[in-house]
Amino acid sequence: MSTQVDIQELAQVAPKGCLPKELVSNTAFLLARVGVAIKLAAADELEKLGCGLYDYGVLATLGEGTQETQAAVADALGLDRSMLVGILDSLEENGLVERKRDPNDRRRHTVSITTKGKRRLVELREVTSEIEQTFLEPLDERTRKQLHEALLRIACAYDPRYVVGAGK
Amino acid sequence: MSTQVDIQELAQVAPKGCLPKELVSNTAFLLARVGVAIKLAAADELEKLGCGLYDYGVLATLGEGTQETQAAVADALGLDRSMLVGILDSLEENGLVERKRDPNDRRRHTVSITTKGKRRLVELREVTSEIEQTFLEPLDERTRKQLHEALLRIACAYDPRYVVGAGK
DNA sequence: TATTGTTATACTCTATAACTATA
DNA sequence: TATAGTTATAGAGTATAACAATA
Repeated sequence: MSTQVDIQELAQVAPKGCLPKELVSNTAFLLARVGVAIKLAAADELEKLGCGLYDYGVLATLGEGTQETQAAVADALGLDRSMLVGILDSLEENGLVERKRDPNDRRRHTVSITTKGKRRLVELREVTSEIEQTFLEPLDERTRKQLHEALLRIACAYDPRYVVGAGK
Repeated sequence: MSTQVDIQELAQVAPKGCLPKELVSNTAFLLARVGVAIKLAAADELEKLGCGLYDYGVLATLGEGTQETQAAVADALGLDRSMLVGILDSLEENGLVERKRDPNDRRRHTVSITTKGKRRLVELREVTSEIEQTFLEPLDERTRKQLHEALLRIACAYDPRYVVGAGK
């Protein structure tokens, strides 16, 4: 039957373990797939160093900011405040972070990065840079910049927390 | 108290809920964030139609390919074969897909998309296109093409299943 | 013995809600 | 009453392993 033939011809064009063209041609699909792959890769690499996925983000936030309150850190990263507790617990256990009660409002904790935490931040920065390099390897410098700018625009459009970072 | 003042001044430079520049300047970080956001948005939209996240992918695979075996579909999409069972169960219950034993190898199931499934595929295609449009809205046509090409290169570099789709 | 599809299990991640201590 | 941090609970999602039928 002719149907059979058509189907087999198609099978040659689209080899067995191959994603449907329809999906691959959808930029949002690619974005989701690549994004999730990067997240998983990052989680793996960070775990090798005994770190959770968000440790780097938290340390980076504390490294740039002033003494922050837990709520401020959570909001900055888009994490629920309850999630931050466990992350800070482990960071504090490892001496990377300090929690102090705010004397002006004893409900609050002032969180700050320690010297040891800053050293760890440098390490994590290197690891995450390597992950970035690995994934961007197939792109030339110019294309990387275009990609970064496009992503930043997309991110800013649905989440204003990205906006300020655009400066540098 | 001066402490109070300092904090408020800083809050203007780096507004409260603002991501650290270090993270925003990392393309891999942006990629992961945007990618996950898209995945979540897609899951939401598809759920409104009573669909799981992978229903579209499975239907699209069946829509393009020949009669496929379950293993082939799973491999094409990068899903575990055990995960596909539940997905196909619900698709079959809704009459979107048919499973038949392969008479030549009775271990195998030949999966095919039904007429109703094809109609549903058209709907899901529209929904996912809308999601794509929403996220890409801040980009002009040229930038969108650059973005797509860059993502495709990245994806191909770590997963050969994307390669063939590059054609169109 | 190896493979296909299936089922069962367990584990990670995260979202939600309840709780405390302060305000 | 409301808020910051904490704790506890529950749910989604998925990875793993065991299983039955067939090769």
